[in-house]
Amino acid sequence: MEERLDLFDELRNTRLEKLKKMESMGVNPYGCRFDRTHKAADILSLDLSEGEEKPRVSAAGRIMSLRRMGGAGFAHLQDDSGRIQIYSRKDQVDEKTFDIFKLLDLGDIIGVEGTVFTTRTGEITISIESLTVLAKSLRPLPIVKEKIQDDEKIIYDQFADKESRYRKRYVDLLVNPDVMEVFRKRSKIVSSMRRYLEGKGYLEVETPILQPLYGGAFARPFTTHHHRLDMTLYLRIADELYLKRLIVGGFEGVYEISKDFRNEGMDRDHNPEFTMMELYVAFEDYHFMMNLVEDMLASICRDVHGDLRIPYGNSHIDFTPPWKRLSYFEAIKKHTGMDLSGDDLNTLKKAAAEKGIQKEKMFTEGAILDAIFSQCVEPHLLQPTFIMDYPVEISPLARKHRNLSGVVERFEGYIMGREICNAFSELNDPLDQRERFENQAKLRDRGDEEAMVIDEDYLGAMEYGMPPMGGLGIGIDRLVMLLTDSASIRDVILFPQMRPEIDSSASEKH
RNA sequence: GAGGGUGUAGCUCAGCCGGUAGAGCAACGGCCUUUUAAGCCGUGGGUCCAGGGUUCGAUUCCCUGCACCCUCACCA
Repeated sequence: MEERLDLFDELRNTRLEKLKKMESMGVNPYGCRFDRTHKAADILSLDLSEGEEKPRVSAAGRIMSLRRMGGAGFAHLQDDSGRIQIYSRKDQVDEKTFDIFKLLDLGDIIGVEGTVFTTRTGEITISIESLTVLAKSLRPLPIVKEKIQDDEKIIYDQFADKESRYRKRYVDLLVNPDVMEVFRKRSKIVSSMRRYLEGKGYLEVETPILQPLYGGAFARPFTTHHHRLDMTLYLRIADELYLKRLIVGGFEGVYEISKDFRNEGMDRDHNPEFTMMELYVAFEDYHFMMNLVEDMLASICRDVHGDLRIPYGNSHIDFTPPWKRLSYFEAIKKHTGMDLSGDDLNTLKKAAAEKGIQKEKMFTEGAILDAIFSQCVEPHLLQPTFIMDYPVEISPLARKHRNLSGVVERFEGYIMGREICNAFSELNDPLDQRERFENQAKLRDRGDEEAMVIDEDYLGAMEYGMPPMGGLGIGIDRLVMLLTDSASIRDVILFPQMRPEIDSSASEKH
């Protein structure tokens, strides 16, 4: 944090001098509380019709523009509702107030009190009578300049460098209003989802993030160490196995919205920590979950956008239920012309080769099918679509299909070629589960680091009797990407994971 | 992990067939009492990502490293 100060010492020093001047005038440049009567947006919507007495207001915010001219000056104050212009005139305030006004910089946080009027150019403005400095800014903000012309917003010198924006999100939020909008929507999406689930009577719970054994998904975990217990702990990769234990315990509908951690690659769809919602409902199955997903996402979309058809990229997404439904093998057949259900390893290998698919880990039927599916089917699943009935090998926690062999009762929802949720009729047969875990153990022995580990406690819980249930997981970050038209997961995570900055000049100095 | 791209003033960028760099905005000084990407005049500001090499001389060419971006692979 200190390391780059010398690079802009000069800019900082001039601000420090202004700060000292303020102090010598008896002004504390770092105020305590400030009473506001209005936010910026409230003032802009005041009734300023003729004949009315000019309303008195107080407001506070950060100075985002500053135009001083001799004996008067204008500035814009930004708070979380928007911007309001303020005006100070030498002969309308006392000398000290005007002197303080002259010491202000872009980025300073101040509170003002005064009357509201409209300027000749028609902008609603506070004519200030008093001014309180709440925080002097010492570093220059990369403030964006914008001009409205023919209803088009022209932006000059936008703070656009993605790296700086992600590393200093607080600056990004201040100067790029669209960014704040994305995170407001994110918050709305999550609260809308909670409201929906709460409305159904499900219980929100919290299960361990630090786990002695991880499970519930295929992934490499993060590992940590507890000193007092002197044991290895893992950061969870999924909530699943703990939530299902709670259904064994007698809760009939539980969900959790929280972070999972996976020690894997990073790209525009993956951040090492990400937010999941998982829901388990006793006595239900995957058909129930499919209906719930359609209904819940429509409800969220309506809450956030007021519409079920929303723009995405050059296209749009239509969340109107019901979604298209198609089985896994039907989907492959539709997009490759090949019926691969029941094919053995060699046949599948040939089929993959025919489609030019070459992946690293194609040891099993499941892995090959998965490769074909990702490459040939997923990119076509643009509008909301459910893919149902997955091969059993790639779904070790899902119940075998009640009528079809070789597949499980599982579906994934796809939107814009991206998986948005994953759900099953959960496996509640402890003997079948043990067998599936053992198959995973074999894969692990063959070098698959992401295969599941056997969880004896979980198997034990199942042996007490686990009701049948429907289970669902929704990746919140990806849902937010869709609902905010964002191209990268980093655009919907406030502080995405970044490599630390290395500053060689700093390490020499300190 | 592979390939490509980018890294120059606080911000956005230009430039350099190799001779230690420029614009706009921001900053500082002056003029300006309803302005609005304010204006006009003037001034200052850069280990040109880091380290090494070639060279009389490197920000520019070469190598290595670092960070970020894009594509692919891996991964939900």
